[in-house]
Amino acid sequence: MNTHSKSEKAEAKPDKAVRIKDAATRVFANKGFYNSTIADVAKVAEVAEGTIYLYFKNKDDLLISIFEGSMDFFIQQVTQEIATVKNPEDKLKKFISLHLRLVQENPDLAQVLQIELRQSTKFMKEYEGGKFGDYLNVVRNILEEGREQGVFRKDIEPRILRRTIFGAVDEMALDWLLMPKKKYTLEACAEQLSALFLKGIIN
Amino acid sequence: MNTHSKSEKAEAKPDKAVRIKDAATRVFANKGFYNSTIADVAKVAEVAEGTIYLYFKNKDDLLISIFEGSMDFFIQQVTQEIATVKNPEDKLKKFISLHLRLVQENPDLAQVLQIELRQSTKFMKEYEGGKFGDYLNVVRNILEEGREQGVFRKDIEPRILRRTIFGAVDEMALDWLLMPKKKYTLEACAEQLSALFLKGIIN
Amino acid sequence: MNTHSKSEKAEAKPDKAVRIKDAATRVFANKGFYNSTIADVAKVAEVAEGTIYLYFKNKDDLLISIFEGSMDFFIQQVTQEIATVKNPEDKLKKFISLHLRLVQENPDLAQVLQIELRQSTKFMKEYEGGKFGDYLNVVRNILEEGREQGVFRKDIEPRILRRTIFGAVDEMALDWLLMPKKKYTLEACAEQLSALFLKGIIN
Amino acid sequence: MNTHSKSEKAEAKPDKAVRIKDAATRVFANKGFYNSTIADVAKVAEVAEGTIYLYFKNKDDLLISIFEGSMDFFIQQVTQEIATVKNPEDKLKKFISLHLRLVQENPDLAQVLQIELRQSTKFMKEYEGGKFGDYLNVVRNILEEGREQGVFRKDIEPRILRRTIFGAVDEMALDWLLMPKKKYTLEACAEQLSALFLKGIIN
DNA sequence: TATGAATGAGTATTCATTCAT
DNA sequence: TATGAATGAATACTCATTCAT
Repeated sequence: MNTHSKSEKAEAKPDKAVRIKDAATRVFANKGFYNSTIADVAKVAEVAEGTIYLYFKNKDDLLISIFEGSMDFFIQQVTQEIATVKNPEDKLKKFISLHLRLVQENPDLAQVLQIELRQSTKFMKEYEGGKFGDYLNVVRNILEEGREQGVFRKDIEPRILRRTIFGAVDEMALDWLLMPKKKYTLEACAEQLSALFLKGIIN
Repeated sequence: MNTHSKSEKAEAKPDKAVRIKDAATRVFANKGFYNSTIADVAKVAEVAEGTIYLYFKNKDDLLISIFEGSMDFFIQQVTQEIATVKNPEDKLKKFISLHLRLVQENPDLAQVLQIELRQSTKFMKEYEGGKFGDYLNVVRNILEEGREQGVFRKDIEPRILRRTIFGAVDEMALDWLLMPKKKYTLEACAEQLSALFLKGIIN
Repeated sequence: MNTHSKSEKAEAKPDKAVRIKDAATRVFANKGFYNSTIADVAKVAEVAEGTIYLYFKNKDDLLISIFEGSMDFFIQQVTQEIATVKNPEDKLKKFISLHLRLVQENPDLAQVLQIELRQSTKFMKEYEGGKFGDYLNVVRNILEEGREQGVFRKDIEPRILRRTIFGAVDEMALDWLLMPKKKYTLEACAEQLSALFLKGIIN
Repeated sequence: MNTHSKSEKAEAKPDKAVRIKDAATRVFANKGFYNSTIADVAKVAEVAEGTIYLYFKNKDDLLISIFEGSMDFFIQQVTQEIATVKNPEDKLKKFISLHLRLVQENPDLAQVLQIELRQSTKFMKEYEGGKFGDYLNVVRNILEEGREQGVFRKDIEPRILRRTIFGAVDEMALDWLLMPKKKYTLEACAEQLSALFLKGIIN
């Protein structure tokens, strides 16, 4: 998530907008969007409150920007990774393990996306057809591909199940994330899920 | 306000607390918890704002009460219904279709439970082990029963998948709920999900 | 201005809206509308800040309410007083002396009306045809009456001069009001103005 | 920004301070002093926000500078013009028509002077004895001259009426200025006013 | 001089909660 | 119990002003 992972100190400061978004992600994940104040975000980002308004129209816009930026990132990562394998089963496996890994590596972000974004039906309605829909369609495409190739059952409706599968994966990831004492690894989860869905889907 | 002063306490109009919870459910579902005011709830419940505080400690408590009350109801419904069938496959089918039906019949409530409640990490953490965990365990019990009876695969971890399956079902329900133009019936969803999971799980 | 001039202590508190308007008038006159805070007004009115919003939509509305209320009062006073005399010359005299007296007796109010209201062209445009226009028309009516009766010159345009005369009177009043050391009485002013205008107008 | 680096200081484009004042006049007239931002002014003046602070101490100082500069200009114009005629009646006529013309030719400036400047009691108090007083004294001098020469009535107090006459003229000008559809010309106003005051004043 | 990004103090407004009736 | 007027803490957002370049 941190684009400034290289240790070039002097040039460091990643771009103020990014710094603010990172800070906001952390703050929102910890306290929830509505319980976070702009002052909180500013403090963590080490900027003045007013500075935030130079980069984002308002508090909502900040949340939306986080969403859109990370969705772009997620979609790009997933699309790219999935392209490395051929058959739909492996693609689905890849998707599952990658999504879990992304959640694991960006826990705050994942939490914000999962929890905070849903709270506003408005957001959901607006973005269902947007970036979020794009991400869901990654799953849908895999399902359709599998169906066309005859490896997935014909009676599976990609349009219906795309979100179900995404939801199952994401829900599991979050469950794991919020679990205070990890009782199993995310890798184990990935296997369980893959096993479940593939067996459920394959002809 | 009460001109008929006789002490018919347990009268026709449902308990005021219930009226308030129903109103709150409707309001929270429409505008979101944080965008709803106590005044909004009071207006819909046709009580004075202060009255709400006679029945609930504060706004958060109102949300929690909705949650707990409905979870009790859901658990009771599901448990009872599931008891009518014997084998685990049918139980899972029942759970899936029943949960979807409950969502369909209580859309506002479902939305509040799914969306509004999650926005607070606190709630999630606190209630994972409470009523919500109880509901999740209905799924877990079905899974374990199936495993023990040898109808479900041994390599399926009930503890891991209980929330996944719940999540998949609930996510789908919400997806359907928020969909402006229903493109398919919830019954179709139930079948898809049952097909998917049973095939995925059964030996 | 104070409606609670009677000394009935217990019943005193005039009506909270009035108390707030009175306080606002004082505060706005002292510090100017834009340099006054709602907190200032609340403190002077001895109410909580939030209380102000129970009676007025917002800060602007408070200013407008002051304006409308006092215009009603002014118009009523002037109309009533003027009706007591017959010929237009006396009416004009009455108007002049009465307006000066009203300013003298309600200095804060006069200042707010004169200074604060003008600052917003919007207000002026909106109210030219409203309460303020009504007040101006008191002058216009006197002028027209005089013309019709042949006592005022025909070449005097009531529509043009109504505001001029009002302006002259009001400007003088304010000049006197803001003068730290009164060098002459308002009565002297009234006489000067009457002399000037009557001589200027009469046939 | 300046690519032609030769030191042509006093170049074509009017002094930057003037540009800023002109821009501010326009902006203040349109939106009001308190509703205008330095950013607004900077944009219209086509300078950076910071630049304004190289020429003016702060926002108030900008307003005051506009006031003082234009008062100097007004006084100079009026004084000069009035000197061209001899008798006090003509001088008063000249003053009236000239002031109206100045308003007509500098509507934004007139509005700022009349409306915006007054909103602050401070300004009024401070400037009564300053440039504004000087302008008022032009009227007073005419009145006194006329009295001394025996053409104006003795019972007219120049000190009292100077502002009244100024106020009447200015008020009328503003009335005309803010009138959306001009129903009469300013020349007509000038005649009405001259007629009124001269008849009112002359022996 | 000129810039405009950054600052952070300042404020209108909202709303959960209380309490006198 | 029930009311709803009153409270005042809390906060998003603005904007005059500064300052590193």
